[in-house]
Amino acid sequence: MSWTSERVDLLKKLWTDGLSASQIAAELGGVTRNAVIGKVHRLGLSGRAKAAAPAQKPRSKPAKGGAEEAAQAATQQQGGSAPSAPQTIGATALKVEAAPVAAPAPQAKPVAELVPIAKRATILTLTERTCKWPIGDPTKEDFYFCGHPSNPGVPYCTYHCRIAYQPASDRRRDRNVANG
DNA sequence: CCCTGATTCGC
DNA sequence: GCGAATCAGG
Repeated sequence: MSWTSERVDLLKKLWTDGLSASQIAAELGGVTRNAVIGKVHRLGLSGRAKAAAPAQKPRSKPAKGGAEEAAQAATQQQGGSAPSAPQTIGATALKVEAAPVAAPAPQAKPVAELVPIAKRATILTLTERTCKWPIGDPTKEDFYFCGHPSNPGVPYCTYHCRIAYQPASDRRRDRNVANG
């Protein structure tokens, strides 16, 4: 993937909107957050909300040992022509958007209060390790995803995994156990 | 641990 | 110019 003018425009827009580099990378696809940050710097867009750049220590060389060279070699092979990157954010999000909406909306209700606003996820901020439990009406504006941390590859946080993967009877029993 | 942006430097 | 590796921090 190269930085076409379209992609640069989108980068500028999203960066200005305050999205994080990793979020922008996921949105663009085919680039890492490092690439995004590097581009942001080259474009001179950095220092979004920072007033002053407090002159960090110049690192002459991060060298540590021979292992580093091997790591770099491997890196370059990967970068050569491997679009098989894990950038499946969009697909994953869309999938889960359709699935659980039908069933669990009522049970998610009390959870809304448990999810701090800052942690709430939009479809753009979901990653492989954020909880994709939908909260609210997907047709309304206040719809969002749980966004709590989840294990990599697991669509929900532990709390929502319980709801999603246990039969209703088990859940009821669990509550009784917890209460008594 | 998760994440964030910043920097260096080989390519 | 690009971006992985790394640093520094929340």
